[in-house]
Amino acid sequence: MPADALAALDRIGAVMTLRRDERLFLAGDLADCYFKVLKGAIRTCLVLTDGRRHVADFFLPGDLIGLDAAEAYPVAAEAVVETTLIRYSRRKVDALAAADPAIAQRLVEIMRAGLAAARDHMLLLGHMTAIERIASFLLTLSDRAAQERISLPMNRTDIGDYLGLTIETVSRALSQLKIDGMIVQHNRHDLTIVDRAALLGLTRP
Amino acid sequence: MPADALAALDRIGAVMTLRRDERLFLAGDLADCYFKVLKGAIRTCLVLTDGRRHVADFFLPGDLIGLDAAEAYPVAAEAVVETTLIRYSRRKVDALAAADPAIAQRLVEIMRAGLAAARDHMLLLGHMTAIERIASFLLTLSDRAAQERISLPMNRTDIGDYLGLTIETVSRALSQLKIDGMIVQHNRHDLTIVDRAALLGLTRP
DNA sequence: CGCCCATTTGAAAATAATCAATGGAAGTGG
DNA sequence: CCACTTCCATTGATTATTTTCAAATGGGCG
Repeated sequence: MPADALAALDRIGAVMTLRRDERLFLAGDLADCYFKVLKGAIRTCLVLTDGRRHVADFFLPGDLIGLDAAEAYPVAAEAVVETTLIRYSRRKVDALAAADPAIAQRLVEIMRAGLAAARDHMLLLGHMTAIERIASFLLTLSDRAAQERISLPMNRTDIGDYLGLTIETVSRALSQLKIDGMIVQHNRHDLTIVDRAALLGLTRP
Repeated sequence: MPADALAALDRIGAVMTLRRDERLFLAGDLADCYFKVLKGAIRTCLVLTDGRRHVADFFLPGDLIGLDAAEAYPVAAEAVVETTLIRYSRRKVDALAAADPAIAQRLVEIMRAGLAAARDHMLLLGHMTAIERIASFLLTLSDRAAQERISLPMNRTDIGDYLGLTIETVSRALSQLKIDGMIVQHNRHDLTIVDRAALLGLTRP
């Protein structure tokens, strides 16, 4: 990651805070802002006609929200825990990007990374078993945090709706990983990976 | 869709043809070209360590291939049937985009559309049953073709690997839709939607 | 201390995968 | 032109995984 070309944006951004479960925007809202997570976590989700909920993505510190929106946000965004963000006017960002190719280039790079992440997630959802999905999810979080100890700010329902599993299956898979000695659970929201190689062995690609 | 800003690109492109199952590029190849499908169909896919294959996407006439690539193509691309494409030098495209904001803007729009399609597909893979996936897939193809008669250039294996199902399940779901009078099958690769409303009723969002 | 809610665990049911066999169309060669 | 072969698709029976339904556990907070 380059010593970020987007740092210039911060001067036009406003810091804001959301409480747990507070909503950032709804699906269909006019998409006139981008957001960057500073602290906490955001989930984007969609409620289906049958009442079930799909979690499209989690956004952790450093992540940009809203780059996929055309006119309107396609999904709702909510705080998983108390979260602080920077809000950028999309109009101003677009103006800066038009004036500075380095910024435009960086935004395209971030979109490409988003496409890559989406591809990986489609592979997970289409071809992995429950335990493989959980293993892959934990490894991704660990890589992001760059440590073996992981914080899971979201609850089991969020994880299930993200991985295409029920909360019971999520719970059972985590229990199995504990039994197999691959992870140690400290409490509901904290665990550490003790056998990364075994966990990696569960993932397919 | 705008009367396409990308038309300017065609002057720097070269037309090429691929036979059925011929390879356009491999995962890991240096990504120095973009491609546009003119006729036929391309699939991008990934072979997993356990030998299973994930089909990431299908590209039909009008679609651009390679926008998600950073340095290297992340997936392989192969012709589903005999296919003609235009190949663009990525270096030249990038130069044109740098010189003409309309082109750059259009490329960003296409990437956004890709992110939207990826989101829809993740919803399908994460939260839909077999018959719902097939119904959704057929409706998407029908919308693209802008008619009720659909051509399925790909075989059942391709469809299964794309929708996260086995070929048997794909076949059974199609049979069920036939029995329920929602589709009529002309042959292996051609069918028409006769009850679009019912098919739509099967999809969740 | 006791309640509440998220999580975990258990048993039954449902969905899709796997294993196995049949059917049928396209292409080949006599 | 027709029989043969091959490949792909369909259908059937069984198995496996995950969901659903149900109950119990346990930690945090008033």
